[in-house]
Amino acid sequence: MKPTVHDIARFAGVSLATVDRVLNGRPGVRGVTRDKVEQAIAQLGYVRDLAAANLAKSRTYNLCFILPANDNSFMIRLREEVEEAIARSAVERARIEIVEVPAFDPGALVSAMDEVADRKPDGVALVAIDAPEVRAAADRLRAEGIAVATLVSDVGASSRDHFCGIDNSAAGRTAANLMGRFLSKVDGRVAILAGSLLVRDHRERLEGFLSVLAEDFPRVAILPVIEALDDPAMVEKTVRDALRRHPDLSGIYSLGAGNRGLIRVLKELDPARRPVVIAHELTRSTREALHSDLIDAVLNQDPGHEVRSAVRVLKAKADGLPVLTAQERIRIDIFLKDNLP
Amino acid sequence: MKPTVHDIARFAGVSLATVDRVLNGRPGVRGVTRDKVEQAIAQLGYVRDLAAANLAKSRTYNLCFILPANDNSFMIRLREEVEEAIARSAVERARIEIVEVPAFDPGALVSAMDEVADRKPDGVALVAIDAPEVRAAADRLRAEGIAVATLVSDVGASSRDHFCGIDNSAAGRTAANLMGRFLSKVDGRVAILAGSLLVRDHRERLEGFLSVLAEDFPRVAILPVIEALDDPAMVEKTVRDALRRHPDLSGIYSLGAGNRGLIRVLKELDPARRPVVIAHELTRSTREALHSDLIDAVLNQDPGHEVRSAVRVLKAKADGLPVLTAQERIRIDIFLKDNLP
DNA sequence: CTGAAAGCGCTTACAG
DNA sequence: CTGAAAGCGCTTACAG
Repeated sequence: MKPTVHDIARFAGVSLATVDRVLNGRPGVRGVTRDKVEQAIAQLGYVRDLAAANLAKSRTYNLCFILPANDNSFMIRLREEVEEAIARSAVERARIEIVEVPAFDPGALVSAMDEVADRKPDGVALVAIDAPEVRAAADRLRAEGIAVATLVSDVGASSRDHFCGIDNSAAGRTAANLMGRFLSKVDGRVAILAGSLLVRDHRERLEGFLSVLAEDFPRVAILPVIEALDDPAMVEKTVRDALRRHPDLSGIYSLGAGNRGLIRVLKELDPARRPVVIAHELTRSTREALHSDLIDAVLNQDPGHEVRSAVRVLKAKADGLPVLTAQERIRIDIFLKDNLP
Repeated sequence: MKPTVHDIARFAGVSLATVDRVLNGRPGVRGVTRDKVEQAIAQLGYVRDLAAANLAKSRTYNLCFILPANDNSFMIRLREEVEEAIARSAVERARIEIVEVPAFDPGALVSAMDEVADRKPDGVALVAIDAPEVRAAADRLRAEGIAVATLVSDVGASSRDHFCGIDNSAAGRTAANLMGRFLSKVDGRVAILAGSLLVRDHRERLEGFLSVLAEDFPRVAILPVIEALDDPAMVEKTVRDALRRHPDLSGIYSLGAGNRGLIRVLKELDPARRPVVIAHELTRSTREALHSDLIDAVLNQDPGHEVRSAVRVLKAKADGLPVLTAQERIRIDIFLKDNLP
């Protein structure tokens, strides 16, 4: 039989309250007494029943998700996933709140973070912007004992407890590997489309992509990076321009969002002259585009996994518990038209 | 405040015991009384606290994993993951047992299943062989109220509660898509290496691979399928033979296990004449081979995910609870050397 | 058919 | 600094 607090108390010759104090590192226990209890715990191989503890404490985890008010499909999905988590929250002893902030606006993000801090939640998840003032705000949250998880886009590792997202540098390298192999001519011209180089995920994808291309496919030429703020209309316009200036374009790597605009342009091209296209995030539109051979590969991160992982991680961090790294690793999905889920 | 059984009892004017009877569909409650309680439940929006219920019941889930005594790296990893689940089992209110059976042996599998049934576990996970007698044994388990999950390789959907594994047909199609695009000549010759066509996962991969190749890359020639029982030594020998007979081989799709043998042969080839190689399962050896350009792509299923998912699913099924399909879907990982985890 | 009481493993005031 | 008792939300004998 698994030992319980009762067993510990009996073995150590103390009361339940004292066992509890030692177990939870609360003050007001003499050194000798503490030692006796710790002996008992070690001897009996006690492991505490978190569910019972939470029941006794009526523990609920107050969590807050700060999300950009971006209207691309990916962010919409992400928000929906948080809403699903809210729907499940009764069962999970969590109270989850969503705060929206303007996209790509460090100042707004910082204000939101500071406001959230006042409510003293147990944990905060945010789609980060990698700017000094954001890191400082994250540091303030953590200084108050609030767990911080970055979602999708990271800041420096020292300013958060956990990053719920993919290895974006690996994603960029993978895109380059596929691009290099899928291109029919070894000396093609490739355009790169980003949202904003203010966010770390886009910057890391870009660097990864460029480095593998330079190393393994040195004859491929790369056009200057286009920043289109993940906005479908702006993406459409800039891609149209690029194709006008470079009718011989043989590849496009779209490393941000707003692919609806890109796809509109691709549809108009002569199928025989379509460039190889690699994009990110499986949405209704990229899925259709994969299916109809407008896009060749989609690299994806699963927003459902990211949100569920964020909830688990913030709860664990709030309790000072370790995180199962293998379980929480978010993978880079590669979708071709043949393995669409 | 979330309503509890006490609130229901008060509202319905009955005792806790009666509320519990209704909640758990136990007999011995008059229709009128039952109605009153059900009214209260609906009115107050009661949702039961599973953790508290399990605590009160001292519920533990008895689960059994039936695994083939195969010595390829994948099966070894799978077993290790089950052992990790056993290590965590105290926390998860589970008692997990491993039963080993000879590989690719339907009779042995059936005996093991019947033996396990005698112990009346709550759930059984097994790496299935898709044979009528195995399906019948699974049906017997389920008839006794034991939840059945297939792991890695499936049987017909009607004979199990859940399949914890990838869509193997999609995996085969994806392999063909990559193979077709990676081959430098459109009329290459491709060899296919399987473990055994007795198991459904191998059969489905094969079919998927052949269908896409036929449809999208019709000029690629395919050699007769080699069955090497996932045994490294046998794989080595058969690949060596194939290369002797077809020195112009331009691609190899290894859809089973035992890739250590394949890699030994690849190492000996003149790098300039190495075929495009696509294999399954990321192990120490396939990882190294990817890294050193002996293998071009590895399709993978994460045994850790599969085992954790099996545990969650079997517990849910044992309680008659629904399964979160999106969460439990096992994805096909595609690894190139650039996105190795 | 129904209910009062004790208990699952832990925590929390409160008293001393 | 320490302990006895009540309680978290549910279930389980047992009695009637």
